[in-house]
Amino acid sequence: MKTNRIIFMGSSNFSLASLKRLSESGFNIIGVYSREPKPTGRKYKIQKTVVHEYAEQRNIPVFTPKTLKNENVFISFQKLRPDVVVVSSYGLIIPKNFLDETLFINIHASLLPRWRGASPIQSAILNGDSETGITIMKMDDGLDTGDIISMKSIAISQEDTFGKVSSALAGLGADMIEYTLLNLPSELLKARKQPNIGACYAQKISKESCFIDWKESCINTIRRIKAFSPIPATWTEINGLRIKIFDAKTVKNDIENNKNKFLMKCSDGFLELTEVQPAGRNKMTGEEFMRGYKIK
RNA sequence: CGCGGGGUAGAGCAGUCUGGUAGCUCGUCAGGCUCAUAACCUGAAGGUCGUUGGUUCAAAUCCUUCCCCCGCAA
Repeated sequence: MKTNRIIFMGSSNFSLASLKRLSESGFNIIGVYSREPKPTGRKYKIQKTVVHEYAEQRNIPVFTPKTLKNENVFISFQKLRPDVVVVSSYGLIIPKNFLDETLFINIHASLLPRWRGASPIQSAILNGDSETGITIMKMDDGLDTGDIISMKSIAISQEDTFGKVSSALAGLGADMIEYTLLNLPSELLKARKQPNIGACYAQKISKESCFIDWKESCINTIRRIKAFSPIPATWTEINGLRIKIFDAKTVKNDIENNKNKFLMKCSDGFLELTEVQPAGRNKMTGEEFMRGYKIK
């Protein structure tokens, strides 16, 4: 099946892992779709997505339409004559005429139907789920409602951050999509309708959900910190200083033994912030922060 | 030219406004105290103050060139 004409659609680091795998395993990737480069970061420099960069490096044609709801975009897509399209956190809605054209397979980072939508990994951690995983599915025109081809789970521990879980899932997703494409006909036969029972939706990450106001419980605060670490990272403000929080852990209510630690009080106890970054500075440990900033 | 902070010992910072011997909290090393220690005491090593040029008797500090890091916003 390696000679099939494959199109890959993706934009994030998560999707890059799968594209890399397929490309380096010798699959015939005839084109990559990725979000258009846009001005971003300091000085508004035009920034291509990581997927875009990689595809160029491998000399794979890259397409970056603003939207797929456009006749010319559709026609140029048809001309590529893809046998299968692999989609992984692409960022654009794929219209029905595209879906009707050929087989679309999606790599989704949750155990569907749980956490359909845009931020499945963060939602799983935020919610305290003990496991999450990857679902490979045939896409239909609903939001992550397609028929399930295969699914694998991994455990989430209390220490896991978004970064860790995300890269573990990216690797698993790469394994699974590679296997799926290698065994395409028989894998497709396994496709089963996705149940609606147990379905829930991951809401978009908002500014407010990254702000820590210390009114929540320890457990919820720590989940929030981990769910958004290292990107986009939670933050708080102390004496007017804005501080990003990357990691934290619970401590016993024993201030004596935590003299040099960066402690913050939640509604039901104390948390030790172990990895932080003041505005304008580099990332540092909680102890380093206390040494230099002498707050409290 | 979107707005802003920063680069000083291995780490985190003060000192810069108002030029005049390089500091603090840690870490490291050595010694001491201790049954013992991440605790305590004593001492030591470790800096071309990001880079270029200038002003000055004298520059981390004032002016100038360039490089690098980061927060916001999008």
